Amino acid sequence: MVTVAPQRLDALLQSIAASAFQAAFGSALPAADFSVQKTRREFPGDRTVVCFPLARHSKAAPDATAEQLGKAMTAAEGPVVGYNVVKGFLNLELEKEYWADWLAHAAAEANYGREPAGSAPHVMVEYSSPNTNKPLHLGHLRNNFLGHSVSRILAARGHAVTKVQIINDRGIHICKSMVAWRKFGAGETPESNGIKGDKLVGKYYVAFDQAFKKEVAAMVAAGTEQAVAEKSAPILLEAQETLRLWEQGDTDTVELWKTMNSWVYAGFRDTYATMGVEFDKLYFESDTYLVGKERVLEGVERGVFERGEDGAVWTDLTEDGLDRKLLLRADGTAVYMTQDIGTALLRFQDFPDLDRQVYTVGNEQEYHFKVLFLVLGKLGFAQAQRCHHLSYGMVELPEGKMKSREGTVVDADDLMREMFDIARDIAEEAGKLEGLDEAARQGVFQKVGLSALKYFLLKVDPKKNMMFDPKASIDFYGNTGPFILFNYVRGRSILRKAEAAGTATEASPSMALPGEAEMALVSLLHDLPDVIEEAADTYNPSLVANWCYDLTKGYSSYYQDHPILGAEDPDTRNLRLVLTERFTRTLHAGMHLLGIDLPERM
RNA sequence: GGUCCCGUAGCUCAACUGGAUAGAGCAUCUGCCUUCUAAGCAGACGGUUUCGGGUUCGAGUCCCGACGGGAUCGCCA
Repeated sequence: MVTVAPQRLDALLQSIAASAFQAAFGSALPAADFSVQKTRREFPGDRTVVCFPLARHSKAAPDATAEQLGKAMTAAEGPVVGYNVVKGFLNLELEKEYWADWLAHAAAEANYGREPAGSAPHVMVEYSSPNTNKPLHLGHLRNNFLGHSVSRILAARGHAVTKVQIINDRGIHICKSMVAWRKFGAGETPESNGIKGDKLVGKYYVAFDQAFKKEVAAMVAAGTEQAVAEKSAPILLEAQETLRLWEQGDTDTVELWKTMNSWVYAGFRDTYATMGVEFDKLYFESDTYLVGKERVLEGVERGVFERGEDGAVWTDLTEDGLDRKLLLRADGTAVYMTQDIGTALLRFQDFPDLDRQVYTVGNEQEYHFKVLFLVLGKLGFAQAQRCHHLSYGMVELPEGKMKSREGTVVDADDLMREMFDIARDIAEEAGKLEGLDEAARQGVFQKVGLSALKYFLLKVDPKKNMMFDPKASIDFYGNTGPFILFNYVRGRSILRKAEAAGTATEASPSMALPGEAEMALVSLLHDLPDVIEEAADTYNPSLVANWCYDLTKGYSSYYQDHPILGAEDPDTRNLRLVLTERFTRTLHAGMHLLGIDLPERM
């Protein structure tokens, strides 16, 4: 058996190709010039070198170039044992022992696919970042799952990762809920009536809006102009007064603000727990906006920002192809940008080794983040140019955007519960969970239901808008999370049976060599490190999701017509068990990167 | 109007730095459970990759233009 080289296969083949090319044509090319890709199914071989670009240097036709290169590579030291040429494509055949050895050893490593922890710089990933006036909805689910998954993907690439969110706990929106609760709440609390805290506060935010509209309508009926009424309705003035009182630190106002925010946090905590996402540190806007004001004023003193005649502070980004942008109002109060500057600086202060920040925020804020990164650069932060806005598209309904006014907002808690219920219905119908107690069954329903939701939201390229049809709901069959779980469970079931029977699931020296059917799977398993690298470089979990599906599809197909435990001879059984072991473990690693937990049964 | 993103099968989505005959799922139709979990497998059907040019050995992918959809250009967040 050959020993698997420490370098990845494609790099190995590139270097073999480079020296073979020099031997054959006397021309030295960098190894990177040799394009190595997987050989398509319909041709014999494992890897293909595309020879068209080489023809210039070989001064021979692509076919002739491929022919000579193939001959030289086969003759060279290494795993290449044969080749064929099809229209300028050089298909290389690798010795089966190479793959058997890879399967037995490299793929067996506990950290297969991952870089050592701490081998890459410290990155902060922000996600979720809700307002405290409304419960979490479907859009937040996409945001949370994306951010959480990207943190895990970066960690797999060796980055130290700190997961954070910024909670928008300050401003006119929460004051509106406070005013409405005082007027209409009659002392209602989450404890007094059993409503989740975030739902309760959301209810008063809606109540405010209704009362506001009623007042405006009455004023218009009495002869006031619509625009005037919308700015002077008494309940709105009351909310604005509440905000002023809050900024002055008025005791009663601050107390109520604290109370109502604490209800919301408690509600959010429940939702995050159900979703299976977590954070290392929370930032609150009420703590960071003042920092932003200070730093903006410092920037004025250092001459990187300008103060207008009215006292407002601006930054001029016309040289960067953008506009002039307000950083502080004339009255000295903060705008959105001010607090984001404060938050960013506070984070660099909290974690001095931070290499960059990744912000998981919808694509409607692309302009905002362009400005933010430029401003951070102006303030002297070199990390600013490595910061990244993980921008994602909207989740749309068949009739368009979600609109709270039309009651089309898909609530996160409701949707997750619905997923669990469907998982329960299907499982009970199939009757496969007999013998498990209710708690264990519930655990399975949650894993299956969440897998459906997470996979659905993560398999789509983040930058694209995506469609969610509540009527069609989320599927549990086909290209779905439950399909992946199902095959994992089948594999695990076989491995448990083998272990119970005392049959080895690790490679024996006489393990059969992988044939064509096995190679399809081996090749997919081999892709994992490249997939993780690409996903990390592009902050794109959908690449991992699609790989998980392809791998699973491959196993499912293999499973169908290759008996594992009932294989025709012990060495073949050994190979199939090792393959099953690698499938389950590698898939587990991939699904972990998506934040999806796998059950043992379903 | 300026800038950015998207446009692939009836529907929802794939396609690594430009590579061979563009792939899955859903839907429709046909087979396959006394055999390791049928939430499965195999097959059929389905495409001028919105349109028109260009670059090159080769374009869904890159460039230019049109068309369609979305976002943004607030002292809102």
